[in-house]
Amino acid sequence: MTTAMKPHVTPRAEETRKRIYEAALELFRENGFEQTTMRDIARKADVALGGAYYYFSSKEAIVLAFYHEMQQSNHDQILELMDKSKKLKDRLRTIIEKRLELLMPNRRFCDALFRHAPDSTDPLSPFSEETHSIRERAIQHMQIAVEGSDTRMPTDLKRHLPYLLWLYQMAIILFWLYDRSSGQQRTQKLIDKSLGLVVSLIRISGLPLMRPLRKTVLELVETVTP
Amino acid sequence: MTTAMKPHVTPRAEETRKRIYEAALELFRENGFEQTTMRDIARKADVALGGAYYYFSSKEAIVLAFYHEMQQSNHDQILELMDKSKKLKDRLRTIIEKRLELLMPNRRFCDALFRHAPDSTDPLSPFSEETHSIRERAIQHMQIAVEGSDTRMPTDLKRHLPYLLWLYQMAIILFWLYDRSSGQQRTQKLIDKSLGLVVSLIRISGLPLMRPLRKTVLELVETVTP
DNA sequence: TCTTGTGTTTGAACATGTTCAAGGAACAGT
DNA sequence: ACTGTTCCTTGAACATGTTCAAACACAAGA
Repeated sequence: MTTAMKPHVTPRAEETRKRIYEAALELFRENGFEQTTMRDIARKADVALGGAYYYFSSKEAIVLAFYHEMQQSNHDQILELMDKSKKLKDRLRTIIEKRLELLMPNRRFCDALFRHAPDSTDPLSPFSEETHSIRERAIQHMQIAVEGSDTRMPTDLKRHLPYLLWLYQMAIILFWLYDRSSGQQRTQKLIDKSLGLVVSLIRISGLPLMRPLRKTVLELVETVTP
Repeated sequence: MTTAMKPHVTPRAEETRKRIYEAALELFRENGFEQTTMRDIARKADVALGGAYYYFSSKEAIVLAFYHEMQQSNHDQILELMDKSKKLKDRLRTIIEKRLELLMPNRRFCDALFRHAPDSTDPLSPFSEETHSIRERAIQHMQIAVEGSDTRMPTDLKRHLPYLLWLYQMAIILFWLYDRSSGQQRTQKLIDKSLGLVVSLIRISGLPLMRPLRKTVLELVETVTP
């Protein structure tokens, strides 16, 4: 007897799952998250309504799967691109633009990711348990960007920087979601201008004059970080 | 014939509206927004299901009404309290703590306010059309806090400060919603520490040395502000 | 081939936000 | 008192996310 309870997923099932997943994403992209019904998805994927729920515990779970997949496909790409430049600004820009590039075709529905309650039980909250691994990896990217850069900075700041930069990235994504300007030019401007500012601040923070202020900020960060 | 179409609201109707409103808030407070059904509300208010929709176009509209009412009741109180001190820090603390105090009993459901799509059509988004007047008034409070304070600051910053402080306040509220610590002590710490920092930054920004940085930040703010 | 168990699929049923056509109540003008 | 208008109330009906018991498919063992 096998003590392990392997889920025994048949190839056929995997195919069905994929059919549902892709039908869903296509519909989400076309009509947005809200406008797409589970019945639409099931019909397009050629399964009964209940079928969709066999593979995805909820409508949101499909978005979560996309979120995971995106982070996965992003990872190797990021590692590669990090070799292009040692400048922190370039590295941050790469990470942020790569992320937006992946989100771009899905702009219609990835707002669903931000639409959720400040509730640890809500699977789609960017701070929830379910998105933990995604979040950790995104922070890890920032860590890599920082570690490998030639920008000098105080060690006490360095420790918190990956998390802070992740927050910075999240803020940009949030702005991008709200951005109604054509081609999201305003987001582009925001990135251009804020990147310089962020890097400047990191540089300046090393000045002896800035030490007290830096300490205060970091103390604040520590009370706020879980 | 009366050319004007006055809405002709009977007193009885106003009473029914209030009954629904209060039943809803009570249930929201007790069970949260999601857990409360419109049928629950209607039953508690002793009207038919459709009745609730005669007065409130949606479940969320009830929360919006609360939001409006809160801002209203807040206004005079704030104006009064602004006379207590001329120090910017005191004034900001007053506004923020008063706001949290009003939200506190409704913590279970005011997360609904933040749970909404970055979509100008979404009535509950803090940036939407429907919440415009609320937002404007909140920003106005910050303006009053700034104008009447004895803290000196550059005029170019002063112009944007109310909006920036409003964002600051929103960030604190968001943190508070996420804050699972008992009695939301972490939020209290955040306020204590960040207030000092904010005021310090405003002061420092006036130093000649800071001029370029300040200009950069304000330029950024202007591209980001609609 | 028949049986059995496991993995997959189905569609009816349910809960809940929302809409709406119909009915009732109050009141003004006749 | 009758009539019409306007405001208010009702509950059935609908759309859609979700659940679930039953049916089905298929492979392994008899």
